[in-house]
Amino acid sequence: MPKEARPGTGEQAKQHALEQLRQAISRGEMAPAQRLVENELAEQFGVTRASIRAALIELASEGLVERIRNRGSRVRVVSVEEAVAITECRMVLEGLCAAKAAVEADEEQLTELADLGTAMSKAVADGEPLTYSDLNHQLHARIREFSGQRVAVELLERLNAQLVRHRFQLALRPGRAQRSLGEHLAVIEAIRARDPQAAEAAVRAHLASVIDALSE
Amino acid sequence: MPKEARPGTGEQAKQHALEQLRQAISRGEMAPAQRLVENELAEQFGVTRASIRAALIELASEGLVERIRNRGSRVRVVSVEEAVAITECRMVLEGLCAAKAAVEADEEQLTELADLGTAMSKAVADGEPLTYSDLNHQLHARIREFSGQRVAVELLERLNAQLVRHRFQLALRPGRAQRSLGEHLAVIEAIRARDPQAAEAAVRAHLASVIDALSE
DNA sequence: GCCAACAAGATTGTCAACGATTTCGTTGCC
DNA sequence: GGCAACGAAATCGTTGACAATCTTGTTGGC
Repeated sequence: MPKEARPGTGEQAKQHALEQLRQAISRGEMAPAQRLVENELAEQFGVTRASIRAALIELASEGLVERIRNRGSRVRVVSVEEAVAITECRMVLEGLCAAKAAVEADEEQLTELADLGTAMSKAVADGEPLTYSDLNHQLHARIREFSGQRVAVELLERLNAQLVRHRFQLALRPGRAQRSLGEHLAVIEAIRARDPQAAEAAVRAHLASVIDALSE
Repeated sequence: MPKEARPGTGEQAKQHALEQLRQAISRGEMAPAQRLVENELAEQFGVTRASIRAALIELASEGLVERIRNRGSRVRVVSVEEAVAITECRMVLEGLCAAKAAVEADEEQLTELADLGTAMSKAVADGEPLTYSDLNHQLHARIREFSGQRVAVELLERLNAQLVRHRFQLALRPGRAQRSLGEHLAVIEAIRARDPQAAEAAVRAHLASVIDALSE
C-alpha cells in the first residue's frame, strides 16, 4: 500500500496533502465550485482529516478555496471582474519587478531574456500557441526572479495561482499571441537597455492589453 | 468563568482565537520573536489546541507568524530590508488605488479627504505626532477604500499588518511629520483634481520618502 | 396540491490522548 | 577539563471519536 510517492523528501502528511491539493487545483483538475469534502480528500490522499483541514485553511488564505462555516470548502471561482482586478495588481507589481530587474540583472540573465524572446518569436511564427504560452510564463517568472524582490514575487505567485482558469481561456484566443509577442519583446528590450522606467511602462502596457482581452 | 467576551457574535472558537491573536500581535503586545507555545495559548484564550493550531496556520500564511516543523511558532520579525521591500510593494499598490480613487470617488468622499487633510495640518501645527499618525492611517485606509479595488485592499492590509513595529518606530522620528504632511496634501490635491496619474505619482513620491526614512 | 414543521443523514468543528521529533541537561570517556 | 553519546523533558504532529450545525427528504396539516 504505497502511502507516499517520495518518502525521501520526508514530507509531513499535511505538507504532502497541501502540495497535492494545490497542484490539483492549479492544473484545473478540480472543477470550479466543486465541493471539497474533508473525508473524501483525506481518503484520496491517504492522510487524516486533520491534515486536510490544515491544508484547506492555508489554501483558503491563499484565495484558492473558499470556506464557509459548517458548510465546507469549494474551489473558489474568480469572476471576470475579479480577474481584471487581480491583473491590475499584477500590472503594478510586475512593473515594479521589471524596473528592479532592469537595474539588478547581470549580463548572463539579460542573455537568457533575449533567448526567451527569440524562442517566443519562433513559437508564434510556427503557430504553436501552447509552446508560446509556456514561454510566456517562463518570461514573467524570470523577470520576477531577476528583480530580487521576494515580497513582490510571493504576492504575484499567489495572484497568478488564482487565474489558472482565465489564463487557460486567454491563451487559446486567436491573434492574441501576435499582439502579446510585440509587447513582450518591448519589455525585454527595455530591461536589456537597463532602463527601469521604460521597463515598467512596457510591462504595464502589456498587462493593460491583457486586461482589455479579459474584458473582451 | 467568562469563556468569551461577546457571545452574541456567535464566534467559533477558532475564529475567536484567531482574532485575539491577530490583534495581540498587531498591537505589539507580543514581543518580536516571542515563542508561541500552542498549549499556553490554548489555556490563555480558553480554547483547545486544535483551534490555536488552525489560527496559527492562518497567521503564518498571512506572514505574521513563522512556523518551523516540530519547533513551534514565533511572531515573525521583519528586517529593515524586508520592510523596505514591503513598502516598495505598498508604493505601487497604493499608487494604483489612488489612481482609481481619483476616478471612482464621489463628491462626498472627496470632501472627507479634504477634511482629513486639514485635520492633519492642524495635528502637525499643534505638535501632536500621535494624532497625526492616526490620521495618517485613516487617510491611507480611506484612499484604498474609495478605489473600490478589493484585491489591492486585501493585499495592502496584509502587508501593513507586517509593518507594525517599523511603523511605530517611524512615527516618533522628529521632523518626519512635517515632511510627510506636504506629501499627503499633494496626494489629496491630486485626487480631488481627479487626476489619476498625478495621484499615483504623489503616492509613490510619498512612499519613496518613507523608504528613505526607513533605510536612514 | 402546496407549505411548514420535523427527522434522518451528512459534514464540519471540537476535543482529549497518543506518537514522533527536537532540545537540553547529564553522564561517561578521552 | 572538554567532548560525545545518552536520556529525560518539552513540544509539535497525528489519530480517532464526539458534538454542533447544516442539508435534504418526508410527513402532516391546511
